[in-house]
Amino acid sequence: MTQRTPIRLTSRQFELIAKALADPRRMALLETIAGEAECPCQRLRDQFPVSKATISHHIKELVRAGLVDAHKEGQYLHCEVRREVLGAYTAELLRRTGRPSR
Amino acid sequence: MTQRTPIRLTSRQFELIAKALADPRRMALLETIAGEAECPCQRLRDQFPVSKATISHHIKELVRAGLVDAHKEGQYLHCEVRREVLGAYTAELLRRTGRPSR
DNA sequence: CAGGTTGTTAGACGGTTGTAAAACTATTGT
DNA sequence: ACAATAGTTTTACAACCGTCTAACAACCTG
Repeated sequence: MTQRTPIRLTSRQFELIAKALADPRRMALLETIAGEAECPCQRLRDQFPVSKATISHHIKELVRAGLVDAHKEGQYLHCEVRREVLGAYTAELLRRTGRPSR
Repeated sequence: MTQRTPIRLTSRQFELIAKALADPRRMALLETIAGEAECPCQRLRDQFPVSKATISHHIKELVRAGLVDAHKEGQYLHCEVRREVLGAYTAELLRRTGRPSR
């Protein structure tokens, strides 16, 4: 019961996701967010040698791509991976590079 | 009988692939290569408004990432998508962002 | 309210990268 | 051999992007 309706990505979102995943640090952040069920943003700062401004920027990109859902709760920011979007991205990637006999 | 042994990606290759997929033009090239069974490089030049130098560069990146196999036959360069690598990438991507209860 | 913590925004800097022009190699055809 | 075609490499340039510092806004606690 993880994913329900298969998500349809626009080309724009497909591009944003690909770019968001391209930076190793941002990918690592995404992995950390995925590792904890609800990840307070500050925990990220402990694990990566980057400024809070940089983390904020990366999270913004991840949200813009639709890969992460972030909502502020009090002074904390909770981030959550949207696995359906990741799934839609990989599916679309494989579809686009599928056999010519499609 | 498409894929046989599941490929194991190094972190380095994982990064190269992500970067290779990040540029929309390069992604489009990959799709075109995937569309034709064996794609002579020149056909790419007809379909994209970029110089041959640029195409050559993109192909080099795709090969470096392991996404494409290119071999020269006479004066033509034949490119082929390595779907097992694409599959390994998507699998690894999903694995890395999988449930914390992994 | 004062001070501390969390995250955002703006601006700047440096490195990376997509692109093209030009010169070059290699192959094919006349 | 000459010319044409296919692709590579080098160099240069503009745009993008990851990063930081600094200033800011919002929230919590004494």
